[in-house]
Amino acid sequence: MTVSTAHHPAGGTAAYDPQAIERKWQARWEEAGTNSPDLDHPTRPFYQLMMFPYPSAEGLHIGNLYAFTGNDIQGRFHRLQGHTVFEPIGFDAFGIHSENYALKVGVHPMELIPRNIENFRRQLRRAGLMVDWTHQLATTDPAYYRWTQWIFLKLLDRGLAYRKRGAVNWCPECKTVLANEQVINGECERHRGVRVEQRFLEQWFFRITDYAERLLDELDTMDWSESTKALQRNWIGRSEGAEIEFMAAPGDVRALAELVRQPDRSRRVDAQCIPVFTTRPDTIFGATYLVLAPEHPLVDALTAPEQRAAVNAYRERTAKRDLVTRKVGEKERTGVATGAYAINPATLQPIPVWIADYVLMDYGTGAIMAVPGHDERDFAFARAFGLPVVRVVAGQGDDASTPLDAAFTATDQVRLVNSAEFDGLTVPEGAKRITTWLEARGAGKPVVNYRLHDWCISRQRYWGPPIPIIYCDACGVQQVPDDQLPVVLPYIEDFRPDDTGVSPLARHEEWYRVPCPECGALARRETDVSDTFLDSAWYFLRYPSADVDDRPFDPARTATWLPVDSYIGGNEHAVLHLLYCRFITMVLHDMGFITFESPFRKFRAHGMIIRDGAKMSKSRGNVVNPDEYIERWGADAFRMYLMYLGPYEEGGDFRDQAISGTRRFLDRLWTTVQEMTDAGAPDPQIMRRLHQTIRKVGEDTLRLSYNTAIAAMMEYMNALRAGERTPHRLETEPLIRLVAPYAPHVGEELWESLGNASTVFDAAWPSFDPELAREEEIDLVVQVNGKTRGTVRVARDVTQEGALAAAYAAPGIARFLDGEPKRVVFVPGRLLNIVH
RNA sequence: ACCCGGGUGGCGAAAUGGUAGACGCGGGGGACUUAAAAUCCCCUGGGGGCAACCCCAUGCGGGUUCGAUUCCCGCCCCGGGUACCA
Repeated sequence: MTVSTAHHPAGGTAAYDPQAIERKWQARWEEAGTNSPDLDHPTRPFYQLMMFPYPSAEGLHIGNLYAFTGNDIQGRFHRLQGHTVFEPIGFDAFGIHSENYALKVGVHPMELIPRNIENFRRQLRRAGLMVDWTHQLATTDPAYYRWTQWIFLKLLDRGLAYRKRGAVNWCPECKTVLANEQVINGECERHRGVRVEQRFLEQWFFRITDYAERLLDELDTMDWSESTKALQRNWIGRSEGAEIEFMAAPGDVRALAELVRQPDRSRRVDAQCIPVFTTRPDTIFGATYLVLAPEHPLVDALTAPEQRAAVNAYRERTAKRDLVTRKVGEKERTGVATGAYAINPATLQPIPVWIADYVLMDYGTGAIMAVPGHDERDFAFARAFGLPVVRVVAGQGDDASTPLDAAFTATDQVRLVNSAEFDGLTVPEGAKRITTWLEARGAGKPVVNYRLHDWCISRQRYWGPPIPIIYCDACGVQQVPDDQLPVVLPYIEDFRPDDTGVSPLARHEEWYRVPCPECGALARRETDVSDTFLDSAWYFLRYPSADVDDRPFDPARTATWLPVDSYIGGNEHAVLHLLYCRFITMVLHDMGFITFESPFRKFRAHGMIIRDGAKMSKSRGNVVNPDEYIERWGADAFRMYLMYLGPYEEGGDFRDQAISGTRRFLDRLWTTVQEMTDAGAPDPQIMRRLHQTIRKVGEDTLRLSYNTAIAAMMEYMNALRAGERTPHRLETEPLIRLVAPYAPHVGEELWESLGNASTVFDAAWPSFDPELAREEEIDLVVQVNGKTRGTVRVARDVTQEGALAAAYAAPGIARFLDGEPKRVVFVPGRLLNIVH
């Protein structure tokens, strides 16, 4: 019996029409609330989080869709596995991206953003995501940023937010301060080619460096992509070494040398203590000069009168240079002697103190001990200025007197020389013993240094949540009281930033003039807004409580749904967003607001998608517009193709033609379900393949190997359609549920056509029966001297003897066999190798 | 320079110690058709042979192993990240 008309709800043998069924199911899901789980009564809750997009005017990018589809498959798959799945989405709508676009087209962001969000929603619906639209959020919503402001105040309470005047990165194009993370090679990440300048502004910072060690250590136990963890490790940049103190004074230092040798508190010498950080305390006997960053606070005090003019000129010159050329420009060595000398605490010899721009104020202590013999930069500097080079490390074949014509930086299979009692030690031993020795003399201590800087969250822009602070002349820095939150961002016409270094809000006295919450006197609001990355550092906490007004996250909801079970996103957020999420989560944990320290149980980074071998970009004109493809091929075929074009965690190359492959597969599935029969019995061989396929698709989907899962389904389809037979219902029906996470509309439609009333995603994932999947006979590979010569058909559990007999009986193999084998390698169920 | 990835047919890729190239795209041939599209079937890494078959082949050079795309050592190239970090 052919059951096509009975099975197809439209009646007859209608062809697969993606547009019609996709519309139908998208509407049905919304009417029925299919994708809105009961958050208060879940069974086996599973929180699938995708990185919320910023709603650009261009609409959904293919990269967004690639990310979301991979998330959605994971969410839908878990639902089929019996979990209650929460898959929310929102909009990261504050920030410079949106604001700059608003400036460009001359539309106010308060009008533009809602429009963009509407367009995104439309596109997201078309993509067939299992998104719970009843818990969406937008960071621009006062009901959301009220709590962003609340988090700022909590950090302030905790002593983790502070104000500091300091050198900051200023993008002349954005006209705002950038975090170090937003500076790429000294250029603005949004304005490549625009050099970031150094400016001095009063800014709010978060003390993320207090958490550097915990943030680093926790990585070892986290189930995250290794690539992401490596990026974070690099970014945190832990270095072990020592801080060593050098006593220094301008001019003659013989008295100082005496003092260092014989500490005597009764004698007064006008000296300064310069701490330096080094990862190579073992080389201290080779430290022949010191270098301070030109901005170092001790430079003034140390400069000798005769060097004052030269030092000032150099400092001015450096200050004028932007951080770009300073950091990544020509590595030309420049510097000026201060005229001061310091005492090397190991050799007790005076060494000159220089300033040079190759030493950076914002790393370590802003001062280094230069060891030209064993550091390339120091060597180049010593060469340029005729400073002495001393060898204190010798490799094999060298001794203490072997001359150095370049810095010798090897640390393996070397020993210390010219280092008094430490001669002959290895580098690690020497470092340890010299540090202890210095420590005993009060001149040093072991230190761990981090590259991570505190997080500057101030932005001199309009389009962000105002920082909830009021400055009062009498009372100082005041928090905006809780009952006055949110501090609503006012609608202002002139939101264009200017060059003054203050936010456009600072032009609106009617807004910033407020009474002091403490004394009631006229005071002034903070006019800077906070960094977008603060908005996104806690959004995952908000989703389950998006319908709760009086608190940022409901305790019961949070206990049920968090931490996030699965988070999938791009590695472009490895060091900003993902690190800040971890930091904020740790702080909220430490303050007792939540019970977990780590926000995401599992994070996986997906790869990048390129097109025809090149990066997609507007300037190349090779950007894929998802709408066109969905229109032409259907969302299901498009989703499947995106997942099929390469390993999900590596990304892939998008080529237009290849979509036809996944579309053809869905067409074949469609007709197969229409043609399948209940008559007779299923084919045992096909059923064996089916169970193998169920296992593979389940395993591959779980480990994000979507491309091979799809290939397995295609293989099964090929087996099912081979020959003249009509596929049996029992051979076909489970395939619908395997396909459903990938092609949800087709999955629903075919599932309904079988007479099912409820969504396929509430059906169970087909069970895999290992007994049914097991092959009784296998093709055992036979090699002779390691070369494959054929296969023999044998029982699955054949013995070595049985396999050998079969091999000798097979003429194609036996002709390579010559006499008694020297050795036989038998891998049961796999292969037989006969070695002569 | 350092830290991650990666290098396999015409193309996207599969196989993480056991028949290299599954699956898909493209290409070639055939069936159906008045024709085209769609669909279905066969072929498709290179070389040799009438053929059964044989040889070569996973960036390059070594090594381990009965057996290496897979593991080890040394290079080359491409992508991403960081970059005067002491």
